[in-house]
Amino acid sequence: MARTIDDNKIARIRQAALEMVVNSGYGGASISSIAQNAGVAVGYLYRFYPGKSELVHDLFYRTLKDLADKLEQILDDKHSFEEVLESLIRSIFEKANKQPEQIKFLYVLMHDYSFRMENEMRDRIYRLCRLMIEKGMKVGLIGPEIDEEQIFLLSVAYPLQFINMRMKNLFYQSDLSEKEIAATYSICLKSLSA
Amino acid sequence: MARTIDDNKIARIRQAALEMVVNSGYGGASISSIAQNAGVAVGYLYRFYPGKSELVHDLFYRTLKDLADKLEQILDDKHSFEEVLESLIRSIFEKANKQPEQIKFLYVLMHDYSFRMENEMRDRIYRLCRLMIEKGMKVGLIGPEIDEEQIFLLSVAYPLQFINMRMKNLFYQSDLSEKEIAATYSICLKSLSA
Amino acid sequence: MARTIDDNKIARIRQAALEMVVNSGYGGASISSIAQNAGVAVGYLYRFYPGKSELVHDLFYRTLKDLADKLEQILDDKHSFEEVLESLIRSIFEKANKQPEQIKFLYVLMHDYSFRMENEMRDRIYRLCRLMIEKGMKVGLIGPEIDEEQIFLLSVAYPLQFINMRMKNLFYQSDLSEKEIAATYSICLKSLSA
Amino acid sequence: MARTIDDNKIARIRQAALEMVVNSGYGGASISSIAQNAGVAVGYLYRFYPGKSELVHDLFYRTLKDLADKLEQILDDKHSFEEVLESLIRSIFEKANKQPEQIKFLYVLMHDYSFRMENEMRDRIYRLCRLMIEKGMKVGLIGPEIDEEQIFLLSVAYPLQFINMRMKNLFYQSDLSEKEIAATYSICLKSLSA
DNA sequence: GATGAATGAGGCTTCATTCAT
DNA sequence: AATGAATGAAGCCTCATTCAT
Repeated sequence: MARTIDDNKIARIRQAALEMVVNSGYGGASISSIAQNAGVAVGYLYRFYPGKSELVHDLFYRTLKDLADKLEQILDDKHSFEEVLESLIRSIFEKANKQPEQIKFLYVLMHDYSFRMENEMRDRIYRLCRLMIEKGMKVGLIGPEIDEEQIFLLSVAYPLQFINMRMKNLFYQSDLSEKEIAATYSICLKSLSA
Repeated sequence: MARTIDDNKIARIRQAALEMVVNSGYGGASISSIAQNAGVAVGYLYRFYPGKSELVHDLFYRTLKDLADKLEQILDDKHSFEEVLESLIRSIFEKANKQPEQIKFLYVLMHDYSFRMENEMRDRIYRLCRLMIEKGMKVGLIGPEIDEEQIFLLSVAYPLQFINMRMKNLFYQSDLSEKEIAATYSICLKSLSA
Repeated sequence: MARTIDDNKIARIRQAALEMVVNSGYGGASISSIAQNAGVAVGYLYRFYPGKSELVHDLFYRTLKDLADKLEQILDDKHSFEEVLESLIRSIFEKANKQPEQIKFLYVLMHDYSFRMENEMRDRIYRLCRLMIEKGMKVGLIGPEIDEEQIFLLSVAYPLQFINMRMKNLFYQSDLSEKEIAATYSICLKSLSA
Repeated sequence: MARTIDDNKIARIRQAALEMVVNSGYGGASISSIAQNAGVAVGYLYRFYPGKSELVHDLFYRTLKDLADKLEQILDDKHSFEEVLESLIRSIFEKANKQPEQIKFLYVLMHDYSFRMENEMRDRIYRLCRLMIEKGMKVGLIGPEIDEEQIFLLSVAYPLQFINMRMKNLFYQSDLSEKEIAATYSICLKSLSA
């Protein structure tokens, strides 16, 4: 009888929040600017989230979950360690080209001391890194000193760093094409090798 | 004499600002809390900086300059590429152990889309990376595909990532001792190698 | 049939509003919480009242009218002044035991400078007090200096005060039984006596 | 060196808050209206109180304390029960003539279910009522059935009721002069008498 | 008739900045 | 020179009210 809820609107709120946090930081992303960019009233946002903090934390969680889901799927689908690594890096680059805000957002919040990932998510990612290590060890592509931390840093954090450095146009380049995927993969593989 | 007192105060302001930004984020670092922690009056702070933004940007600049100075000095002092790389990584780890706030501060702001380094600084760092590459190429320790970007990412950003991951205690470890320096150096070297 | 359902709903709205105002104050009684407690939609409420203020004012009016009706009925039924006074006090106590919200509501709004009773109601209550005085004077139970104001204060406001002080448990007691009715009646009678 | 704090301003804030609460209720007394009436900036208010609630509770406490102090002083100064009762009632009337807002404020909040007096204050007032009873009992002016509650209701709450009824001009009168003091005293004394 | 999604004015509070002392 | 009292814009959030369905 009443208007039905507009799924579009909540999606727009999330997208606007993502963009504002990336461009202005958490503090600079005001609720009113998010609402304005999303084209909704300020109050509407509070039907879905009890506050700004919860909104951004939820976005952080969703973005991390997307990443973990992707990695899990890759580990399921791909058989060789090299395929897994290449697919992971490729999927991160592809997302960076298709949805750059999501990658920027992940990058920004992962490096913020106020946003820690929840234990459950951390453990999940830890386990997925463990699986990668096992895959790599079996075929001797990974040195015995590599642990979960380093897998994460090199196969996830390093590509993110690279991509964002390009997006920030730090050193005069901004391409994110096959050439960059190959270079990143090569560096990552070398760094992990025995 | 009056000069000395002032130098002290402004140094205290900078230290307090650094700590507040690291511990509470840019938004949470209020001018009044910075002044209080520094033991100066709010108004005093405004004699040196036109506003909060300029204060933090100046700190960011100074921290980057410290890093660049260090790298420059290492490039002057050390002759082999391996020595340079090892010294750089070691100096970052040492600073992390002695002045963790500075390392955290650098880490946090380097990854913030609202804080970009000035062109002059960027060019200086670019040139220093260029010098490292040349040193490495000459002795064949660096592959031909490695550019300034990757040098920066692997010899500076990667150690920072590693250190802060430990400081955040992401994967249940927090040590930053010789063992970690060696492992970081090893990974970095492998990733750059031809 | 439709009429019956509506009567039910509007009655539930009124009851919910009463309770919310008593328990959370006028400001804390939000329209949506009233609607929720009444089990109706927010919009439904606006079919009967143009706004929150009108709803609460109407409740205030109705509660006062109940009191006036009761007093009028007592004046009709009872012959002696003492009977009238006793019955009035007793009926207030009984309502406090059966429907404490109504008594609390009356108490709260009667003492609020933003809620004044309408002139018509004021005049009606004034006339009823006049009748009580006349009844009391005739048998010499009321002193010549007693006017309508004092009758109202002592036979209505004082019992309300007493009851609510007990309900607030101000001085460690909360009983509202025969003993309290008798004591209140006694005090009231003494205070009015010649 | 900096401006010295302006005691006048905080007094004006308190007075403005008192008036706003009386005239518009707690909810209607907005911080901005209080600040405006006091002639200070909104933020200035927060130098003295952490929030609106604390401001109003403090005013409530101060007003109750004034009353208790006055009663205590009267009990010290005056010897006979009659003198005490008369002085108390007179002092309430005098305050009503000189500072009507304070009396209205006390009246409004004493009857609000959200504002309860603190235990310490309650106990103090309880003890003072106890002292009055003892004074009255000794000379047989108070009936044996009178307890602290009734003393409070009749010697404090009743005069407040009377005064505020006049101030609201409920029954067409608004005088608060000697005649009214005498009538109130007479009624109060009769109601307590053995 | 009924619903509840959607709005936005307005409330509380914070804090960067100014300036009288 | 140095202080910190004072300001008020701007942020977060609530909720009375409207209106599409």
